Amino acid sequence: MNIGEIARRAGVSRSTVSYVLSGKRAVSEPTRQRIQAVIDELDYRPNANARALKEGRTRTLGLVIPPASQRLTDMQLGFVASVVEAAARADLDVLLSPSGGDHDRSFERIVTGRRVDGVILMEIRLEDDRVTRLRQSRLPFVTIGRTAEPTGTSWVDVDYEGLIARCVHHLADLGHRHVALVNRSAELVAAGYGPGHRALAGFSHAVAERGLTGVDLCCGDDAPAGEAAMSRLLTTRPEVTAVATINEAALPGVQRALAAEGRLVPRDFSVVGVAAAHWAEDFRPPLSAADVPTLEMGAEAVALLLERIAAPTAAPRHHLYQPPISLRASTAPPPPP
Amino acid sequence: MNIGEIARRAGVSRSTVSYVLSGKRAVSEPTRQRIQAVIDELDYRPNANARALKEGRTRTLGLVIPPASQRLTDMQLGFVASVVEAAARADLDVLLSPSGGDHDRSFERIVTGRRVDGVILMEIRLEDDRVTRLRQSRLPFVTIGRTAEPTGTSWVDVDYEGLIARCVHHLADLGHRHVALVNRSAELVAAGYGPGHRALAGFSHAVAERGLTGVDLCCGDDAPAGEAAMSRLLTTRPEVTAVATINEAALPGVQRALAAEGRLVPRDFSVVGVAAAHWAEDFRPPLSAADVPTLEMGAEAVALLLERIAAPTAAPRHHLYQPPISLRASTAPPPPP
DNA sequence: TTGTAAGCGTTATCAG
DNA sequence: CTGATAACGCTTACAA
Repeated sequence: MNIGEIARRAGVSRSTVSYVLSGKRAVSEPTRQRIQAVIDELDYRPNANARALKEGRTRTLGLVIPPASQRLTDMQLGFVASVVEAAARADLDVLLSPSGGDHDRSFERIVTGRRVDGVILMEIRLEDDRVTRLRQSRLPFVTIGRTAEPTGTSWVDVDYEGLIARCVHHLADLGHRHVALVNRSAELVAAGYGPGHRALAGFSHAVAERGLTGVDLCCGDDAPAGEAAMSRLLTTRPEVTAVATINEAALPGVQRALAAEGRLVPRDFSVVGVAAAHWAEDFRPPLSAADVPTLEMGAEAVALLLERIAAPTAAPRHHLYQPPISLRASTAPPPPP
Repeated sequence: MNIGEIARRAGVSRSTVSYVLSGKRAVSEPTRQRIQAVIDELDYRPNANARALKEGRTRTLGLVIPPASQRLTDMQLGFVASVVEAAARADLDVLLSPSGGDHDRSFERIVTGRRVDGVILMEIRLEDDRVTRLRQSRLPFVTIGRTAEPTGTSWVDVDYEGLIARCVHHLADLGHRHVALVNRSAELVAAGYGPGHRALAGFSHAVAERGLTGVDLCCGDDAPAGEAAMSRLLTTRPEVTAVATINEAALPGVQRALAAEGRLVPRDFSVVGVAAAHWAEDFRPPLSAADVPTLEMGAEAVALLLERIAAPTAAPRHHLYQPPISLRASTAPPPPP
């Protein structure tokens, strides 16, 4: 079923059919109706590839996600969902590419196959090969997260550095003197994962600024890792009275370790961090935390990408999110010594 | 950058370039090398759309996911990840379509836009418009989950009916006489969501077969809903000593409600069900449960789809998974009355 | 108001 | 062993 067939059945030329489809040229009402009737009858829709070939644009966005081998976190999933949703609202399709390493066939297909008008990249490292690759291609792209030197690219990111600093200040204000940072996994941090590094930087600065003692630890992205890390912390550093964290998936484990040691939150121990709302609300008591606005960020990433596609030479823009810390019930002054 | 440019620079015809790319025709070693050098230098890769147009196939699979508005469950996410991964292994790209209702533009684009060689559908209802729609198109498709009458389509699914029945039998064997089913949300069940209905059927049959009393309840897919449902159950039906569930996301809430009522698992109360391994392992004590093999199922869905694409007229196949119930530590005989 | 025809970047057939 | 050339299905000047 192609446009020629419709034209034949309606007794018109292909261009006329094309014009009733696009509305880019006036078509007399009778012919328009006749053609439309045929289209409806055969449920015809133009071949998207042929159209893309002719128009030079695909109406498709590429979304590069971390490989599935490591389970996606809730936050990553939130980004995927919101990007797809925002794209759908703009009548754009999304082509998914799971890719980690740099010799990635799927990623290369996306970049050089001209199947997409632009790309959104997630899980950005401070030094990121994929960003380098995309920069040297002419393909518009936007990153969720940012490299160490993001100038010249469009991005959205969460201000982990500022947020964690604010958490530490909040704890210091309450009187805590010994605080800890529960970071993401050691592998991630070693690989130069931005949020891990920036959270640590914010933590270190704030701790120094307030004259606290701070200990930072890496922790896998799941409850068992959180439990292990936390119980180790509680036994090796009993003086610590509060933690800040960016590792939401570890929270259930953190909770269990605290419970196992008989430390009541917030009476004996305070917890604060950045985490998706449902993790925070599932904590007992509800966790004071900055909620990462994944929905908004995904939509904004799409918007920025559409800008870049429309005006590739315009100055890139970015959006650094610093969501407020929702005070719930997990922080209090430290217990008397 | 196109094939003509490569041909020009290498001083050969476009067809020769095409043939060194595809290897479908012998090319003399010197010219091959010359052409390859130009290709490498310019990092040329053929335009996937043009190729798709010419070849009549897109090397792309469509994956229809539930709309992002409702957060995807871990299981759904597992399917998405495994499908994308399996497709990537076969050098196929995946086009995502978030679609719920039937007037869905994104879904229609996938079905009629000829941008994909086949489609994988998730979250199948017993009566599913999308399946109906795909059946009447000529597009090969595979469903993860199945309709009430799946004959004639290829699918993979989990045998919720059999699995929940086995759970009930297990509880009956231990001596439980009053058991409950914690199902998925009322909306989902009302919408004809297959697993909800099949789990209920399996539950009802097994309960009847063993002469037990059974109560079934719907429960939203999150911890707060689980907590609410469970504490209601414990107060209104104090005689119930065990639950079976297919609602993994409710488990943390179930746990909390049990703890709040002072019911110790498994001494006072048994819990069993079907849930992803990490949910089961996060339960305290670890939950006896059948683990849904999402990774395997996603890969199998892709394999079945490739079969259908290769041989559209061959008999459709399916694969009903009945993973074993991993006995962990959450079931025991009921407490003495 | 409509039709003709060129061309988007490929691949494959047919000659040479 | 290689080169023209005709499709694939569409859009869009340019003609009429």
